Amino acid sequence: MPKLTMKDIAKAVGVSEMTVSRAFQDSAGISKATRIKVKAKALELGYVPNQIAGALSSNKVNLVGVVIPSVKSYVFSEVLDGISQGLHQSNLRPVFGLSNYDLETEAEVIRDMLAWRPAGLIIAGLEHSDAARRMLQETDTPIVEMMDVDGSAIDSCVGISHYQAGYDMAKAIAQRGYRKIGFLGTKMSSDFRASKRLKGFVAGLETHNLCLADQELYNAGSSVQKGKEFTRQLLQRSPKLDCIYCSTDVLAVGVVMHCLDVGLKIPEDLAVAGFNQLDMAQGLPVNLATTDSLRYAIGCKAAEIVLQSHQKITDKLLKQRMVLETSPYMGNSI
Amino acid sequence: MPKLTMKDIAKAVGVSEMTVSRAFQDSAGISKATRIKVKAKALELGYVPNQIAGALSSNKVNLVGVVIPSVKSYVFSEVLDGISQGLHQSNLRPVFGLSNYDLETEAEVIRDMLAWRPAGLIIAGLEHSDAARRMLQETDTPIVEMMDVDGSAIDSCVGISHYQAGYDMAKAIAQRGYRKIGFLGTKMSSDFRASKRLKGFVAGLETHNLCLADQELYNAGSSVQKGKEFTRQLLQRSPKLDCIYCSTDVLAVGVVMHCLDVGLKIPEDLAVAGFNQLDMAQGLPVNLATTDSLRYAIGCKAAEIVLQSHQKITDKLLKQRMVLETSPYMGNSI
DNA sequence: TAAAGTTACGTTATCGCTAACGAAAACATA
DNA sequence: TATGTTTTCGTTAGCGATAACGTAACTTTA
Repeated sequence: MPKLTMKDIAKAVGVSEMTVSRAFQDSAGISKATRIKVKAKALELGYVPNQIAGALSSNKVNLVGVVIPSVKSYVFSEVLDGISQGLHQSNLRPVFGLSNYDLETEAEVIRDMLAWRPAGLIIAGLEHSDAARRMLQETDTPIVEMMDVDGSAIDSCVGISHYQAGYDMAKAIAQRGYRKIGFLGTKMSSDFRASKRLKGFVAGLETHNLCLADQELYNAGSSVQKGKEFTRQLLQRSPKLDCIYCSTDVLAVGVVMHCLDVGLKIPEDLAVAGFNQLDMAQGLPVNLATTDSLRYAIGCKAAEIVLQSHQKITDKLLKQRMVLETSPYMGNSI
Repeated sequence: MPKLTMKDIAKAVGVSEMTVSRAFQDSAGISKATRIKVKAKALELGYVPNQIAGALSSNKVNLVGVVIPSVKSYVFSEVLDGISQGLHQSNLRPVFGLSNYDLETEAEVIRDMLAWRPAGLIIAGLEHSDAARRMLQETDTPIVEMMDVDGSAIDSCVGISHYQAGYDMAKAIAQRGYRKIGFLGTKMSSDFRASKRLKGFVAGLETHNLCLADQELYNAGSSVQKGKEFTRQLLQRSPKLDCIYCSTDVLAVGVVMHCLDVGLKIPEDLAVAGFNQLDMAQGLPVNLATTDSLRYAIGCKAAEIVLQSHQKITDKLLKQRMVLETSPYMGNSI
């Protein structure tokens, strides 16, 4: 297959390469007639402009790097969706990379992405390896750290305070009169946001002179099954718990399932709260208490910030800090 | 920030640009000593090679385009995970684009991706617009159509037969003695695989002289909530149904939730079957009958195929057709 | 209708890197 | 020591597009 280039189209139409270029860029300085002629011929021959050459020449890349820990989690897929939607109107395209909750991997992925000189880079979280941080500081592509705002951002950032989310939920739970409160979570060492929620939760309990009665921290993926399994263990060890706060709704659904199995009434026998406000938790026999993590909105906003800094190349210092507000939703599981 | 180029590094180390290039490519023809010297200096100055220029020059791009309908669905995120894992060892990076179950959008995304001359293109499904099909046929980048094998592939393809999956489930259900069987699904017009399953399901019923007693087809996203809602409608209309087959586990979980609400026993009062074998359906009070859609495996295989054709540029005709086997898992919800 | 302005297009020179080739240096062999 | 062989590195020439500038053609205005 002889790869077509602009020269081929130019020759076929009888114009210069520059004119073909102008036709495709929808830029000014070309008559409507020739633009149509060029595009028609290109379509006929099946020509697709080579972005690589274009990007090198114009120093403009229409890719936006997105680095997230995982895509299996029901959380990040919605963030991706938000980013994708936010970028949809523009001509920017997302490139995704997974860090697997590992900062070394994250640094590699960031390096790989920066090598493409993307129009922007969106990263989950504020915690990065030194190497990654250095790269991010030295580049001049706009960086957006998203999901979290508890810490200092390299450039722009958009998200919610996970510490505050934990804190608020603790207060809400304490106010309802629960006293023997447990926590169920996974990967607390590598999931910085979950760990901030727990920290905030403990702090919130303290304001009511309470402390965590027990906690079950395991180290594998979140799943309903695991949630169920570890709820059993937690309750076996601490049968008097009257409330369990989970690091994510997925686990909270597991708690609910355990209760269904053994005939515990929610919230009379055991109250449950989760985090994220996931779709999958809607439709349960109980209406799960949770906090909306605003995943979709955060994705949209992150995309918007990239778009903005992509348009105004002039004033480079539009470093934004956007804190989205969220608060506990109590449902009837508490 | 003065963007660094190879020339800068070359000058700083006192070698030619070509040597710097060799140092970064890990290619032969350079001494270990100079390679180290170059890399050290690059690290010190914070130089990141420009992939765009490299790609243009070498005509090699380390990007793999991935086009899927949606990322919110619990299905495709695992496919992405598989692709990401399958690519992880290589230096190839996935670029994702969403078609939103719309063939026009898909064509646009495909065009955009081909413009980057990727090392491969992985697309969900065998159905494409004429424009898309033409582009895919004329390009010489390896194409992998995944998820589905019921139809003819442009290049390689890997997936399961959804028609067969529906057919097999129908037979399994009929053999258990169910006679008033309903179907619950969404977006049947744009989700070609779901519609193939339904077609196969009906065909399977016919071999037992059965037909669909009723069906509820709505047109929005799949969610447990919706599943619950439309189960109610379906049962209100056809109270005598003894079994419901759903286009996805998500809806099937909704059926289960409805049964919990109104006190229907599964499978005595109503049997339920889904599709996909999603994690979120594990841990329910009943063990859901379903068919594993092998999402992760398909993603891995698709990545592998791309990798293979990326390595051997010589024999171009390694068009593969890979049909993965799956069969109904009956759990105890049937 | 000539001067001035506007529009449409072509020419030239990169963008940053790498394939291909060739020369010099290092090493081995006779 | 003279002659191959291998290793290491530099030179040259693009890859396919676009920015910047220049020029011819076409409009407008007085």
